[in-house]
Amino acid sequence: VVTYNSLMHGYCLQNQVDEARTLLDLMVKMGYSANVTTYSTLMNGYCKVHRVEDALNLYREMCDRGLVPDVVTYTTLVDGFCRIGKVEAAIEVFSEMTATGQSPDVTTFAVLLDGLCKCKHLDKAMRLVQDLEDRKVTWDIYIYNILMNGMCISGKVDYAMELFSSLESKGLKPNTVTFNTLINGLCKEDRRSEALKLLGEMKDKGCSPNAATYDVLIRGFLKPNEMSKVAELVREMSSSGFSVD
RNA sequence: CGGGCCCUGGAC
Repeated sequence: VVTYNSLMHGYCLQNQVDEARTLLDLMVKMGYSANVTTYSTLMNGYCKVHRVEDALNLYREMCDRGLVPDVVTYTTLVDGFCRIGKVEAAIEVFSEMTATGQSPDVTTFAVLLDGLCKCKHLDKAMRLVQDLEDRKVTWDIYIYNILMNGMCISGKVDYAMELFSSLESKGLKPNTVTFNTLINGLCKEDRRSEALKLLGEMKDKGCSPNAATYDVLIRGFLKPNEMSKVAELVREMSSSGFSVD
């Protein structure tokens, strides 16, 4: 079963969820029984490509076969609904999971927060943060990144910068995504010089810029046609080993 | 053996 699950995971990573699904039928024919991981893997494969209906069908199928969905299964579904913008449905799944006595973990909160943030429901996201605190779930850098991104999306870049400043005091290190998120937020607001300052800061802190970092900055400087800066960034990007296309 | 964050493309 573990072998089949790993194979399915591999297919899903290559966006070949239908092939992965075929393996489910095959393993049953071979007399193996799928477990919760099997179903969660496939459901995630479907959710990633926005085929949440198919994921739901698998969810029903696994329940029919007497399998009990766990926190990963529920989190996968919450994520799926968020990805297609159905945050209300995601919240329902979240409630259903707590109703069945499963505790949402930091990842469950992260996906739901991300869904709320991306729909610009920053207020609701903040209420969920309160819930997260009440449950004594410890924050990780993903939670911070998601909230900072949500603030930027909702036009509150300064709040995001404030949250960023509070990271060290919480004992958390910003990562590349943290900086990218803020640089993106600043560039979207045409605050390019501050964005450049963050690029410097990330390097100083030993946090390597990646292709997304340069992508965001280059787009930012292309907008006002600051071509010398664009050229400089492009040079830096390719000398760092990233392809410039 | 399975779940979460940034940019661009895909896929839908």
